[in-house]
Amino acid sequence: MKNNFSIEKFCNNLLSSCEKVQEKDFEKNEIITTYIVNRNQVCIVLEGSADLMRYDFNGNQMIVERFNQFDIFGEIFYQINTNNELFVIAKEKSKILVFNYDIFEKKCKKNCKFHEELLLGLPNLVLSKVSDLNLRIELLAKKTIRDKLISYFKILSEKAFSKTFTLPLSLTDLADYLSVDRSAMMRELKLLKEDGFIKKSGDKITLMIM
Amino acid sequence: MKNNFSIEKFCNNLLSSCEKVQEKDFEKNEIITTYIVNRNQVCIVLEGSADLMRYDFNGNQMIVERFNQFDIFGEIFYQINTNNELFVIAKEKSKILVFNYDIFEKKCKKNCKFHEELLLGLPNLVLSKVSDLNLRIELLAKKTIRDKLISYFKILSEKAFSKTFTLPLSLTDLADYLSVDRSAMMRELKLLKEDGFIKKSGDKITLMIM
DNA sequence: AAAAAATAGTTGCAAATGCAACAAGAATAC
DNA sequence: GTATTCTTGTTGCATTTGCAACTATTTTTT
Repeated sequence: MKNNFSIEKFCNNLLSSCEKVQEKDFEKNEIITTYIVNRNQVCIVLEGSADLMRYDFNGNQMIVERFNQFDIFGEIFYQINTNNELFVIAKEKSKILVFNYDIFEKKCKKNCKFHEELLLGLPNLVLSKVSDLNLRIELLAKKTIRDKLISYFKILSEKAFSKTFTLPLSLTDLADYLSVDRSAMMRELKLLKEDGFIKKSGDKITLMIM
Repeated sequence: MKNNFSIEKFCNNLLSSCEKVQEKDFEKNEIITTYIVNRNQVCIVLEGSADLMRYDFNGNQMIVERFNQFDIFGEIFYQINTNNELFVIAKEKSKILVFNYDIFEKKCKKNCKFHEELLLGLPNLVLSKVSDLNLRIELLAKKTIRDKLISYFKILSEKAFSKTFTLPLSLTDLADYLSVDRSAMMRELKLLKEDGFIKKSGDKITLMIM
């Protein structure tokens, strides 16, 4: 992280109470929220993880986005008025911080310190979200599966300060993240190994180029 | 827009002066900024437009992102440490608002009203940026060119409250935005017309489905 | 401990796409 | 007003990809 801001520390400080902020627990597969325009709801994952799911007119469901610890989400970030139903489902037992975006405009009655900290810390949470989105766009924009994989591996390698790194996703999830067919991605991974671009054992990958 | 916040009004109010904020003019093809980690620079397009360009190791250049009026940008939104050179170039004569992200933490000496307004309005600017990014991800994640086009057209149609709408981009730019080959996209557009999904004359398109 | 679910790995084949290389018209620059 | 650049439009062909349909292995549930 560029600015010396700790999301973890920030979220831990949030546990004090403010009348405008709720902390809610969800069981696996419980619906956390639905994305309906004009509710201005903002959520932060304190513990667990969740998927933003779409159900389209044909009844097909797909994962639009995945939220892990300290990720921020809510329909306020997703002003895309398609007629599809969108909702967020807990992937596991999860703890979610929920508040309304009007928290920015209105002070709470108590004018509490927690409220103030939230306002100060939130921009950083959002910034790192923007960074993540830009990264994904960068990858999705690559024309071939090979380019997507290599670009992604380069970034993981640079984050780890090492040619060797651990995949943070299962291969199934990685294919979803890059929006490619899983079997086609497996094929490309095999070719990358055969061509000597990478070495792979389990979820450990070593980049053999640049 | 969901929350009744006017980006235009906000940006017009910014023209008053704050010691921490600069308003700069650029000629066409001038470099507005380079993306170097740890500078925490934030920019807002007041007039004109700009492209975020990447030059990779092979010397190839590509447009990563395009910024139009009231778009916000800066390396703070782009924490992707590849070794490529990234910079923002004015597409035309442009006026750009430039300030440092530490504006959030430090008050300016004068404690000026403008500074305060900036802090209040900025989150909204960033939110609409996040929405735009999510929209683009949504489109890029579609597997076929046909799906990308139809999804995009549906959104334009809903924005316009009409089956008929005007393309806000040239077809060349649209192909870039969707990250597909232009000629392949033209082919698909023709097929969509032939299959009766759309009608098109000039930059006016009519959606014939749902 | 057995059953069920999730993940990883593989392959053939048809369909979709990128690429290259054009031509024509529109817009812009000089 | 001519030249130049940009945008639209088109086509053949090779490559890439998605899809379907499997098997094997690992993990989770009961």
